[in-house]
Amino acid sequence: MPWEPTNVENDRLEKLARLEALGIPAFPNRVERTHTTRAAVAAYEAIEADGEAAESIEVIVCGRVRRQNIKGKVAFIHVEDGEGRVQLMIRQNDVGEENYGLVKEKLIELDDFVQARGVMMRTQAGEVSVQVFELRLLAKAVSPLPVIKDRVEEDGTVTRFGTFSDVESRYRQRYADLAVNPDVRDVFRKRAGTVSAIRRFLDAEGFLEVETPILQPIYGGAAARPFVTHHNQLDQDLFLRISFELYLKRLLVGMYDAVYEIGRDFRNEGVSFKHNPEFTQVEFYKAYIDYHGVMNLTERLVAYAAEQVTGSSKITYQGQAIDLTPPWKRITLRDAIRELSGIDYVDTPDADSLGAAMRQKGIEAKPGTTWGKLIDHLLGTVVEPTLIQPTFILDYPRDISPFAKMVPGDPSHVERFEFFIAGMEMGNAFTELNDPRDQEARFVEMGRLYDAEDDEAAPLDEDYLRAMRYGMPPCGGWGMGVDRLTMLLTDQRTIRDVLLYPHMRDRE
RNA sequence: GGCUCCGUAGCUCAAUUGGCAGAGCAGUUGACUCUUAAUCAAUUGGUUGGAGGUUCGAGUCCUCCCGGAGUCACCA
Repeated sequence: MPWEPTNVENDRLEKLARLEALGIPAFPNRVERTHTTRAAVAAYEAIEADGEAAESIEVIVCGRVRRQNIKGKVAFIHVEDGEGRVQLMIRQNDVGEENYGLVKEKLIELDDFVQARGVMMRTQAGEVSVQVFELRLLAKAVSPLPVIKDRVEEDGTVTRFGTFSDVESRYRQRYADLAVNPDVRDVFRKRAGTVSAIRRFLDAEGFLEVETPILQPIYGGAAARPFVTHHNQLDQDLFLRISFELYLKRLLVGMYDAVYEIGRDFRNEGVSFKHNPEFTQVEFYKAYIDYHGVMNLTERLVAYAAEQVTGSSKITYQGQAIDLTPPWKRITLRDAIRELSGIDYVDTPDADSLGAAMRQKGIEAKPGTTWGKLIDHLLGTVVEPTLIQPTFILDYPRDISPFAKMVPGDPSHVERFEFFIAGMEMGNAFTELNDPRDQEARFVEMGRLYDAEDDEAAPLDEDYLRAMRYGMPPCGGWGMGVDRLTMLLTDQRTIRDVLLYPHMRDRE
């Protein structure tokens, strides 16, 4: 849709024209900066006691005008850069009548970027400021940002007046959200901290970071519908990956002992407070450990990330105290369901009897659902919401876990765990299946189950079986939702608030 | 996709039973050389998300559409 300037924008366009008529470039090429706002304030405070010496700190600071208080012959302007703010004191005597006029007539105004040269000082009201001798416009803001005023209280806390809170506008125009909401900027700094903490931890544990295809001819490794695209020259349909699993595990055949990848997965499913069509996943595979070893890595990794990002492995999420310090609680899926629902699914070894038992307890069980999926439903509705403190749920039904090794001596369970924090599933792991005959049988079995549910089956990946036939070391594998961990560490209630650009329907 | 709720000025919000669309901030004009949500005076700004309908009269009621939120379903 073409842009129609609002009244306020027309005012600003007019000012832009007036500036250019005065020969003042509104978007100059050259910029100079000697100090960030924070560095300028720090430099002054460090030697303030020295009296005259302090008066001699010359600075050139740059930033966006965020507050203006313009009086007859003196103006106070706060400029903000990526690190903080500093006040400019601009006196007509210091900058000349003409230049002061630019400020007084608001040709340079709220939201514009400016460069100011001056010396550091403290105003009579006590605020460290730049006494400005030269003020330049660096970039004109044609559209005004939402108006928000801050009052700094005696104790240093900031009270805000005005908000930019409409979630739709905030997500669609994240740049404006970030520009006026420093706490939102902070969330995404912590997100970066979370990712780099994960990377540091795995690097230190001897993992090799790799990158595998996002465009895949055959998708797999999870149960989800894919996005489909097409390569024109090859005239070939390709799928955006739904997981990294199968490509990463092939690398253990290739004799890397431990690999991981951090990247984007794409699932063509519904969106919710914890689902986005594209989301960030970390997966690792490590030879010569089983899922017990993976649990050990999991709890150490998550506690480490929490310490790095929040300063402690004890966090607060949505008002609930959560202790991520290892070791975490471990309980089998069977015991968890039995304790919470009174149903021992081993007593009802088929879909019909389990479904009947569930309905008897008033739990929904749709006819035609497989036994494994009914158990998964029990997990999701009865168990998951209660798992506030970090918990490993172990040993899943075989028929919903096609890549996990069987529990020795137990034909119906596999060595798989999921871990939950704050009532949310954070990740999934197995003692990885490495017997190519068993793997092939599982693929075929999955195909049948999907056929039975009239669902789209993931195509059988022959090359993956070929790789496994060369011999795959025993290994543990693991995946975790990075967005969800970020939610936890930044205390955000919805995944959209940890995604810079959450998925939105196109606007006409 | 189902159900419920929401959409009013650049931002945040009002508007009684269906009865003249309003406020604060910002903007504009003026005053002010140490302000701190600066203050004081005056003032501009609206296709009430869109299209229909009911009515003497619709921001308000009805239908459809667009967008968002919540929830269920689907799904890790």
